Amino acid sequence: MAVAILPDGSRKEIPDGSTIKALADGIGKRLGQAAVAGEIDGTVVDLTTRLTGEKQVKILTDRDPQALLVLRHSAAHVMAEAIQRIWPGALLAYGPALDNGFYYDIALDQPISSSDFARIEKEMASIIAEDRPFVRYELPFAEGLKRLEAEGNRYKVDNAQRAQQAGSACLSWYVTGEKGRNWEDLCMGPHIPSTGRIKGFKVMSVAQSHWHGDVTSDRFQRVYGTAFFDKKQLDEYLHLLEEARKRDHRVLGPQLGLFAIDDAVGQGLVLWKPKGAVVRQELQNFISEHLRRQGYHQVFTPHIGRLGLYKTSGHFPYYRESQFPPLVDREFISQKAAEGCSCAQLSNLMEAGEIDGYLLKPMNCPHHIRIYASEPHSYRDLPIRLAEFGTVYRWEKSGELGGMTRVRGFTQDDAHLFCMEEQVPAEVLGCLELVKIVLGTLGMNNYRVRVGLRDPDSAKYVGDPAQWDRAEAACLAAAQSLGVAFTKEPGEAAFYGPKIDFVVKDVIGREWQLGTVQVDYQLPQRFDLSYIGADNKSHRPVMIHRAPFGSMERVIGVLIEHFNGSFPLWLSPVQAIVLPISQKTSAFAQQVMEQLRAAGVRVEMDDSADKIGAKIRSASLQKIPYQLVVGEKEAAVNKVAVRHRNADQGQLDVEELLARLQQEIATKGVAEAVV
RNA sequence: GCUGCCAUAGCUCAGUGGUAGAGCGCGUCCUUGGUAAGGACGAGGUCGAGGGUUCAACCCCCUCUGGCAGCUCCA
Repeated sequence: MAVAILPDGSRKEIPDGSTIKALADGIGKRLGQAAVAGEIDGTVVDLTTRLTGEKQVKILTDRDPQALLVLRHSAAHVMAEAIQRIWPGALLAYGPALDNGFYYDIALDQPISSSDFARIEKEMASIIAEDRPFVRYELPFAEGLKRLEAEGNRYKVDNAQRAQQAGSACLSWYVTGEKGRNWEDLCMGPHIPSTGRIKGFKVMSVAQSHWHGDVTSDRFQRVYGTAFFDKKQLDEYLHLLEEARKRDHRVLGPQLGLFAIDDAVGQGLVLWKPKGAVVRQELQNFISEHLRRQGYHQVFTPHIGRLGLYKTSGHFPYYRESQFPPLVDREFISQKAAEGCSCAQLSNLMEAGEIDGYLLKPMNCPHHIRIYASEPHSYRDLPIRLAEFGTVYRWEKSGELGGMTRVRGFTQDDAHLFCMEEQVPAEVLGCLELVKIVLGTLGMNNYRVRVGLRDPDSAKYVGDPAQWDRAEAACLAAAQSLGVAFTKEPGEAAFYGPKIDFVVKDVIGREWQLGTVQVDYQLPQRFDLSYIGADNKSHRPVMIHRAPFGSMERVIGVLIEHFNGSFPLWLSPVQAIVLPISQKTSAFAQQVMEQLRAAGVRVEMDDSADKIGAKIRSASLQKIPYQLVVGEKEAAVNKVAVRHRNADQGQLDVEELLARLQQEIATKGVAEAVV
């Protein structure tokens, strides 16, 4: 007899060699029907897997997230079969399940386009309608490899060899139906019992990918799809995508007049329009206030610096690929021209950085370092915390650019802390607390923290191992005391020191890397920074780089989506709008507006010829939090009828309203309703 | 950067080898209306840029620029 220990701890004896399906049927008819796959000692397996000995067993139904992955992997097979029906020459490579669907990498000369999706879906539907079972069979490596080689699909041969290296016992195939008659694919499984379990599916997109993710290697067409146990879940998913699309900052930002990206200005360069500038300015004021409280000093530095500065810092030429090309000194060019230097030679000199010229700054640290170095320092001065909303420029590859979250010019809420090594733990902690306050104020409490540590086996990290140990310990201790979940990520440290990244999840579940805190021993050394210690000797300070938001562009892009454009009052570009019922009350409306404006509220007035319903509609579409309706009834008693985020608040005195607005602004209340 | 798709009015998009259309927005006028769209009229387009094929190109071909998706990359 075999023994299955079920998740509730109960033991179930069944004949040795029974399948999981039989076990499920034995527990209950409905469980047997609902069963999709099994889990033995934590490994997901087919329902046809046979049980021996004593094992922890779980029956997976369509409610289990792991079962959804199985379904999607099976859907990938169905899609691959459909594609091969249409294009018999298509070579399959690899087709895994994903969190939100699946894909299959396919080598096919003819491009698959979105106009082909309907055809693919039609073939898939017919395969699903046949409700064919997934049947596994196995072959020993030698025999299996021989067969794959004969079939001439080197990707599958490669997959098989990798399976062998990974220690698999044999090779397995899955037939969708009857062996020898139906479609099959080399696959480790597991799969759902039959194709009919796929009730909702859709081919989503197609894109290019590369074999083993190597750009220089063979190219595949990666066809993405998604699948669900239930058509309704598919519809919900598609609806969610639609919602996400609607709150996309690239759509909402221009719609709300926050920013524009203009081809004439350049790819990845953001134009902040007046309303977007308000949001940014408010955020910067908010950070500045905390900087003052934490003993920072704000500085300003130029957008460019001499090339030599970045050679010292190591940014040039090491990172020249991701920098704008240098601005070459005019006289240097003339002199080289006089010497008979060709364009190609000049270009080579530029690549090598062997020119006199300037660089658009890719980072603020060298400038801040030169501020530090501009005067001698005593240990009594430390830590010195220099902060700047510093604009940097990076030559992101054109394919990487997108909206405000990936741009070529952006402003970091940057700061560099110069301290003694023993001050590192306290300073790192202070930085983390700042990030926590900043994110918490915006209601972004759903984040995780990654502590990037060095990979002890890698040579890319510079500096003294003992120093690394202390810095890593400080980062870990600080992360721990923060009281939020964090993960250690060996190999993710910067080459100059460990770092702590904040990855924020927005309201629709997408993750964004925002804030970062990095410990750096390297730059102080490169720039030969020093301070005079209590022992009257020269010592090397440690630097900490930190940016709670990372970049103003990215954080505001994320915030637009997080709030769906309905910013909390303190950030709203227009906080209130006065809506006169008719022009009879426009004088009173004007007076209300002026009164609020004089008190510092960002208020406007809709004096158009529209009726009140249309005025409310357009104010609502602009997501203006307070709509102040004034008609003859209000004018008579010197009040306004208040709508707050489309909820009627009744009539209020202007003074009462003002007090309420000021209170809400001062407390930086997060919008309670995301409309 | 690579691959695929895309580019028509301020926005969202129709459309045809014989030099263009809708809705929204915008302007003017009428209406002065009470909580998410009152009505009429009107203006607005080198059909992304450059080249080619053609009697004729917004449409077909090539190049470029830009956008989207993905791959790869992100100090």
